Amino acid sequence: MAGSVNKVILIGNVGADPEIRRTQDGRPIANLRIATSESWRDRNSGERREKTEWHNVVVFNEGLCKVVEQYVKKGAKLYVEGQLQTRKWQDQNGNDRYTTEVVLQGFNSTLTMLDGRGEGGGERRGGGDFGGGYGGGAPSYDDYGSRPSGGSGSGGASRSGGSPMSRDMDDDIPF
Amino acid sequence: MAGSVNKVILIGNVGADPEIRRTQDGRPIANLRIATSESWRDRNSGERREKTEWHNVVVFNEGLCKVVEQYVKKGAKLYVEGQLQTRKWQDQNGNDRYTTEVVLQGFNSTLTMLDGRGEGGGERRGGGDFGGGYGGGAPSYDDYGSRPSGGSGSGGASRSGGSPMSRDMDDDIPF
Amino acid sequence: MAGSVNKVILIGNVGADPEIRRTQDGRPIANLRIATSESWRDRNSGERREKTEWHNVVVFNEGLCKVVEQYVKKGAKLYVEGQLQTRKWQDQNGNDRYTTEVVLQGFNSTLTMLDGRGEGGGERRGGGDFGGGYGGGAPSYDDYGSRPSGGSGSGGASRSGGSPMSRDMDDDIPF
Amino acid sequence: MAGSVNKVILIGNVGADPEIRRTQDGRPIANLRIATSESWRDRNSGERREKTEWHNVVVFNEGLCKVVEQYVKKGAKLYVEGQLQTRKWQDQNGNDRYTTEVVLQGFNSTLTMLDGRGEGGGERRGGGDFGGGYGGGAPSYDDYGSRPSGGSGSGGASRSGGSPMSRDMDDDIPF
DNA sequence: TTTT
DNA sequence: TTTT
Repeated sequence: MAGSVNKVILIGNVGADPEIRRTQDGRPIANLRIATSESWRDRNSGERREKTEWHNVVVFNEGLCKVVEQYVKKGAKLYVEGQLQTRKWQDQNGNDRYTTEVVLQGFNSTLTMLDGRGEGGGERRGGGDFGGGYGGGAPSYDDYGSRPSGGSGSGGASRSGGSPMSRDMDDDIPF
Repeated sequence: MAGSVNKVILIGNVGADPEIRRTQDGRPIANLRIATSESWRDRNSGERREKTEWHNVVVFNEGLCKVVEQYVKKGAKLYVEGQLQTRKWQDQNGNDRYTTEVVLQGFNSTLTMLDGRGEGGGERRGGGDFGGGYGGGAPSYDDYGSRPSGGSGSGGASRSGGSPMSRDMDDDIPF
Repeated sequence: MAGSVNKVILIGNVGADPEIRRTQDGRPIANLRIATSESWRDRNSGERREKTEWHNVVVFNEGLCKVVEQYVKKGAKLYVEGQLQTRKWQDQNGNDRYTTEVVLQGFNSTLTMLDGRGEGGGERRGGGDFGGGYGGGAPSYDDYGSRPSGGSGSGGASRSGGSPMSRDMDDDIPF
Repeated sequence: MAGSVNKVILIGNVGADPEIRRTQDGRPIANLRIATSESWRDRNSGERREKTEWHNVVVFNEGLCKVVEQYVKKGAKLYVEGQLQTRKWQDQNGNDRYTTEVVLQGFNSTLTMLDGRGEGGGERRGGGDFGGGYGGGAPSYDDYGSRPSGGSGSGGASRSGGSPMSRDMDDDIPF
């Protein structure tokens, strides 16, 4: 359909250490449970009330899976941006069942750590802002967001899935 | 900074046919003026009032520039997703001036046509959902969103900037 | 939980005329099915592929329900902004089942018509931008977005759930 | 314009203690400077590079201003959701100048504290999720998000700007 | 099952 | 001017 948008934005806490599985051909898939919650004061009783919502988040993006594997632990506060997806499955009685998940896959998915916990230090210390944009054969995570060497086509797939760059950092663009 | 998000989402109409310029090394840059507007009924007078806001949108993403060039005309209704960026410049008197723009560049930028106007038909009929995710040396627009041939690394830069794909289309992933 | 965000943004088409039900105390509830879809070119076959995702959208907000009732028809293109919510229910065998919906309720929900179809004409012709922000005892839809008469507290519930107003329309605010 | 959206979402750190001013009729206005930043590894040099973007955020919403006044300090990490707005002013030479700001006003604005710093303790300890939805004559912040006593119209301005409430907390709604 |  |  032309002109369609399917976007979920969550900020919440991870309920348990993530599970990482692998497909038969080796691609990682991370599953996260993220809690969001809101509270308000009840007008009648005057009591504070709170409701927590749990979200199933599935990370297909290979670069983001690495981040999840290395840095995301139970309790971590995350920003995630993905898509809603409902998949159909059969329970043991053969009845159709549906599960709706927040899927991080492809160019418009993001996962960002919002606290310092669960970060392993090392090269990519800082948790940071891990954007998606590449899949199976994409550049390794270390290449993520690096810039092309100059000319428009010179970098091969460079800047594929690259980090948004600032205009004034692009000193070869005259305005 | 770890844990940072800078996102702008606009749905509005294009005020004039876009200008497309090129950098010295040939990369396209599209400039759009997009109007958003809101209306409400004035409590006192009971009159309907309306206020229009104009936004400067700059498209660095090469694939999205092609879309702009071919399909976006004055009056088109667009969904754009980009980042806020303020750049500094000097006016003729040498005074510092600042201009804030919505920049579409990099993996997390999107431009989607929400009406049929301005679309040229042809191969990519339908306007469609044009996501970013690639830059200078990225795959051509025609490759956008295509899938890798199979193995995780076999496709080179394949799926770079690729379209989010559905879980159940990935038939080689067993759940 | 402090610091939590739960937001869904969809642009898609309504699959069928909405159902409007009423609670025992008269509050309306609208149910919508919205389709989003994305397409891409398969790298292997070169074929264009498309996947459609269907979303259950539930509108509790009274003002938005009126809009749905009057203007939203099968096929309409909508922008909706709401929250993810999963509710538990029992099937006929007494087994727990879960359904995830996009809920429009409360201040941060929005429903905007993106095409002209399904609009009934009349006073509020234009489809327009219908924001939430009020619930049970809120001002009627006709009051939506109207401005207070002046002093900060003078308007009672005025501006509750009001439309965002422009700074320069607030002529009594000196900068 | 029918069908318009103007939304900015930022997660970043506050650069300085906020300034709170008041209009002549007593309404508060808070000004914040928020930094967002992104980093990437330069493909050529291999160096890590970073760019920070500074945003002017203006809070008109009275409830959110109270939150800013009490809890937001230099260095705090915030989630803000507002609108882009450009206002025109004259410099000392009488030349037109334009400043673009992120405005939090009206029902669709949000400010949420994402860390514990700068919180003053007390009743509303926790920073929390402070939604907008009310303006000049809105209920006091303490009423924010409280629920109506029952019948649809019984609460006066109750639930104006109220918190989104969960379906299953609404026990008088039969599904 | 998180968090405040 | 923040943050990592």
